[in-house]
Parts: sequence; structure tokens; C-alpha cells
Amino acid sequence: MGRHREFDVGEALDAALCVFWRKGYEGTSYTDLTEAAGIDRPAFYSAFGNKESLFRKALDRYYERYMDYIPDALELPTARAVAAHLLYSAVDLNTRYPDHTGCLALHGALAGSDDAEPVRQALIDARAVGEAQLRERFERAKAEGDLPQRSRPEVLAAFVMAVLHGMAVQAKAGFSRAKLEAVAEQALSAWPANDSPIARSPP
Amino acid sequence: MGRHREFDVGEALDAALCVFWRKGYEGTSYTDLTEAAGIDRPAFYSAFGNKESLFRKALDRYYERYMDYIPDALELPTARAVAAHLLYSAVDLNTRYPDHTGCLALHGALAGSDDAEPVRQALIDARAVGEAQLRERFERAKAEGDLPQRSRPEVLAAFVMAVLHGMAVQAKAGFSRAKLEAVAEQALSAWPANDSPIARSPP
DNA sequence: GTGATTTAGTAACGATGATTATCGAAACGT
DNA sequence: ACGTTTCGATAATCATCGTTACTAAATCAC
Repeated sequence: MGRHREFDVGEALDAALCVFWRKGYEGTSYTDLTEAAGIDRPAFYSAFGNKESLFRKALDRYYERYMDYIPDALELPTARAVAAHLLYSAVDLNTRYPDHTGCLALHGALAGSDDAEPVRQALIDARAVGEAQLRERFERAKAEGDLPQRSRPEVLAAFVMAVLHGMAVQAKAGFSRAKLEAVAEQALSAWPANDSPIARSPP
Repeated sequence: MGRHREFDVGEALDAALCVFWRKGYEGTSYTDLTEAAGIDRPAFYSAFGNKESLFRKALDRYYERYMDYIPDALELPTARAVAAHLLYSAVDLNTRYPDHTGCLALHGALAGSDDAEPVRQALIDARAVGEAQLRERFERAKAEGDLPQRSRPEVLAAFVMAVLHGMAVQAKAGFSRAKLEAVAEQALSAWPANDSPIARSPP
């Protein structure tokens, strides 16, 4: 019983997500949100709670709808394929929408006031989850012989994440898709090959 | 003629720089600045102009005092030494001060409101200058035979910058110095070797 | 239909943002 | 020593921030 909602909650959340993606958590005002979603301030509060709660819901949706290439990547047969799929998918996502380039999980809240500390930490945690999944995948690859014994899965995971972060920063700075793909390719050129007589130079 | 300033302008600028370093441009309030510098609001305005002008002065000082390893790096004899020096110096800077980790040129303003757009662009420009210097250095290395003919200096420069950005993000997330050094090492492991019979596997 | 209940929308709230006007105090040149 | 000039500090200004009462409209159960 009671009145029905006139607006679509999913659409409103998508609109908020795009604004957060472009301006970050603290850079986004409720005026921005209402203009983008076409609904009034109190409607946001009744539907999503306060601003922090809204951002967290937007972040969840972001991972569901846009970072869906992560589980796909982790299932690929080789560690190198996993890394390549992640890097090129990220380039695509970072440059797909001209009005909100880069990655929400990064510049949603990199630095900010003390009030934004909870969401900054939430983004750190979210990224840490992705890195842990990647590390575990690489540990499996090492156990399977896909990665050489001298390789360090946690370092490879951190390295791939660093390149992903760096490309997101560059995408936000306006870098072209082609340039970012070249960066990804360069990152992959260092990928540890499995032990073979002439594949690598002696240490 | 007239009264002398009671506070040291350089110290006040350093204090402001550290706050910007930690909280970013928009995340920093004048209350933060006055508390850090120990001087009142109007003193900041009379000495540095408005907030944007203050941030630009802080950014200039940042490059002078903290990014002084860039010119040193560019003068090293080989492209690989240049990249290595940049990466490891950045790791050191990004983790040297526990209360303001990472890099001001990055999270000073990655995303933000429309008001912050000028400073965001200023940081993009500043980073582009560094990348251009690096690209020119690598072009010289290629001309000198230090880099193989098949290498692409602009890609190598963008790649090194991407890793630098990514490590800054990770430093701000609390990554240890050792972990970042491992990331830098992994990035360097891909460095194009000069053509020699056994140094690299055939394409 | 009628009443209960939930939403939409207007408007206001207190707090804080950046930015100055103002005035007394201090330090210079002459 | 004195007038001028600059600085330091209190406080006020205007805008905007996130958040919420409050009222009118709309939907359900009965």
C-alpha cells in the first residue's frame, strides 16, 4: 500500500554513478545529482539514504555492470591471458565513455577531506579485493607450472594493478585508446615466460 | 617602507603544500591551512592570493623541492638507467613521509567539481611536461643506439609514467616501500634490451 | 468511496566553504 | 618623532554544502 515511485530507481542510480565517475565523491554535489537524474533531492534520500550510502550503492553497481570482465579474465587458462584480458578490457572501459573516462574505483576518492575518509577506504578495500583475486590466480598459475618458479605472484598482481591504475589516470587526462593499448602492450612485454633454454637471458 | 611580515612565507607555503599533498585541492579547506601553518586566513590571501593561486605556488614548490630527481635522472647515460632512477626515486618520495604519501601532482586533483577544473588541467599539463621530457630523452637514446630501432620512445615514456602513477595510487593506499620497489623492478624487467644474439627470444 | 500509507516537491535548516571589509598595531622612511 | 604604509586579527559576507520538516498528491486494502 502507498504511493508508487514515479522514477526508476535503477536509472537514478545509473545517473548518479556517471556523475560520481566524472567528478568523484566529494566533487559531486546534490545539485549535480538531481540535475543528472531529473529527480529532487529528497527522492535521493528516501531511495538511497545519505550521500555516502548512495555512493556505495553506485560503487556496487559499478563493479556489477562495468567490471564484469574481471571474473571472465580470472577464468582464462594462462596467467598471461588473464593479465592481457584485464589490461585491454580496462583500456576499453576507461575510454568507452568520453564524458566519464577513467575508473570510478580510482578517482572516486583518491584524496579528500576527513569527511571522505570512509569512502576513500572503501575504494582502497575494493581495489585490494581485486588484487587479492589476481594474486591467488597467479599463485595457482605458478603451482600449475604456467608461471616459472622464480616468479612472485604477489608482485605480478601488484604490477598489473599499478599499470591499471596508471592507465586510468592517463585516461582521465585524455589519453587516446590507442596510446593506452600501447602502454598495456608494453606492460605485457615483461611477462615472465616459462623456463626454456633460450627464451631468456641468464641472470 | 611598511611593516615586515611576521611569518616566513616559505614555511607557510611548505605547510600548505603538505596539506594539499594529503587531502588534495578540493579536500583542503582554509581551516586546514590555517591550522597547519599557524597563520590566519587573511594572511594567506595577502601573501598568495586565492586558493587556486596558492595551490599553483605549492605545485611549483613541489616540483622544485621534491621532484628534483627528474633532471638528475634525465642526465644518466642510458635510457634504462633513466627509467630506473625515476621509478626508484618516486618510490622513495611516495613513501618517505607517512602523513602524506603518494604524489601531489596526481591526487592533488584527479577528479572534482567544475570549480576545480583549472587546477585539474594544470596537473595534467605538469605531468605532460614530464612525459614529454622523458619521450625526448628516449628518442635521443634511440638515436644513439642505446634503445633498439624497433622500440617506440613515446610508448616507453607513457609506460613509465603509467607505472609512476600507479605506484603513487598504491602508496596512497598504504603500500609498503618494499612492495612498490618490487613493482618498479617488475616494470623494468620488460625494458627493451639492445639487439644482441642471445639477449632476447626471437619474435 | 474511505482511510492508511507512501511518495513528490517546496522550502527551510544548520554548518561550512572561500573570500573580504575593517580596524588596531607595528615598522619603515624622512 | 611622525606620518605613512603594511601587516595581523576579528568578524562579517555570500554562496553552497548535505540534510530534513512539512504539505500535497497518489496509491493500496477494505
